Amino acid sequence: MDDAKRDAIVKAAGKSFLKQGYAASSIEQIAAEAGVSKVTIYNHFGGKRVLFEAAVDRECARIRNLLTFQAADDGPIRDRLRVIGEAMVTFLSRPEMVQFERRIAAEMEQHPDVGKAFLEAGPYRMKAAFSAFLEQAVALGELDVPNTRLAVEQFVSMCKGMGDMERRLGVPLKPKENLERVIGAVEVFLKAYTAKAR
Amino acid sequence: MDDAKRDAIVKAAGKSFLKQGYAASSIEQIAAEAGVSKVTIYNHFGGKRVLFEAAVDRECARIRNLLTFQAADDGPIRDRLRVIGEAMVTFLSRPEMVQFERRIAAEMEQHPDVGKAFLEAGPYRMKAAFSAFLEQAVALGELDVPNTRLAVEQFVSMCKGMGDMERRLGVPLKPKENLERVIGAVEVFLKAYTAKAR
DNA sequence: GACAAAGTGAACCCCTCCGTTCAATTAAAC
DNA sequence: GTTTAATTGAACGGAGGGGTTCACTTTGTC
Repeated sequence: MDDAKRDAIVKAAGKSFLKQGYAASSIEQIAAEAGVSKVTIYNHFGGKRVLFEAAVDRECARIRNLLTFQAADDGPIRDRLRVIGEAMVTFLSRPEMVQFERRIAAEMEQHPDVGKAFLEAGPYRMKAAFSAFLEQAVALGELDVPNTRLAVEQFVSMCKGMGDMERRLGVPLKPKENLERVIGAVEVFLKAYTAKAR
Repeated sequence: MDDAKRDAIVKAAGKSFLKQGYAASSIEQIAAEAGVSKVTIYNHFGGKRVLFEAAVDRECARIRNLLTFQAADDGPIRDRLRVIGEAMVTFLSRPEMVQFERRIAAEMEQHPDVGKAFLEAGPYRMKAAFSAFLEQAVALGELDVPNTRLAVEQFVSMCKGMGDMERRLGVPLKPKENLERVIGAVEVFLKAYTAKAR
């Protein structure tokens, strides 16, 4: 019972903070949505700040759980790259994800920790996972990548293109463009990094 | 006198809105910083919303003026790409720019117009300018780019890499990494799009 | 059933802030 | 010098919201 309520509170808080931002969110409204008294919130958490950080933590944990990186091990490298790219773009284009990134960036100045927390939970984990994938392909002799760190960023960035920014700025999602970007990214990436046959 | 005051108000408003966000900015504080009475603001602009939009317009106009795209016409394509890439990344890494993007994205939900206004003033103009550059290089036979729109996004995105996001999330700027990204982007781009000698 | 812990609703204090009103002041125009 | 307009400071109303207190109720435990 204790835990269920606490969870409901943090969940409602996350929803509100992400949708309306920190300043525009009110504790009373969060309490109402969580089906809980305002006092209960102040008993569990000390104040608005603490609640906000708890909500961010929760959302980061959700991201960590959702972001599983299961790259197919077989098939041509071209297909594998494409599958990964598509999964990535789809994941990042989800409205909740876009909104989360928006809010974290906006709230970062007042709460400097949240930016780093988000980076660690999302982008950096994704980067590490894709790095491992690349290094495996290099070990298998499929790719010739001199600078893995750089190549990872290049592939991911090309897949995102301007879509990322557009989404963040309110332009509606166009799945066709996303797909086109991934396909294009794979082609460019392979032209630059395919291992030369010897 | 009228115009000077109006300008001071919009300037102070822009500063405050960008730094603290819409909700957290107060008219009185803006008035104080502009060296103007609160009533004067309400006489010039009707209310907070109008002032906000005026401030956004002003900042967009500033971007339009600053964003001049003077690509060198001579020298190897590799050097020209690098110069453009560096200029772009430098421009985008400026703290004011990062902050502006942050805020616009955050405030977009409550004020849907500002997102589009920003896109038109900044990213889309840059995209168009770089498109023209690419098409010129194609016409000169230096590059072979099947899809200009896509290639533009690819180059720009590679130059930005994850730096963009890191900046937005509070990670301090590392000029070395930015430079490395640009150089890497140029190499990959050229490997993919250099015109084959016939 | 009795007791303790947690939760609830309502009221309260205090602060910030938007937007307005108004008399007093300044500056400009004639 | 008088009139007209803009500006100012100060005060006010009203709303919203953070955080606290307290008496009351629910829930769970022994």
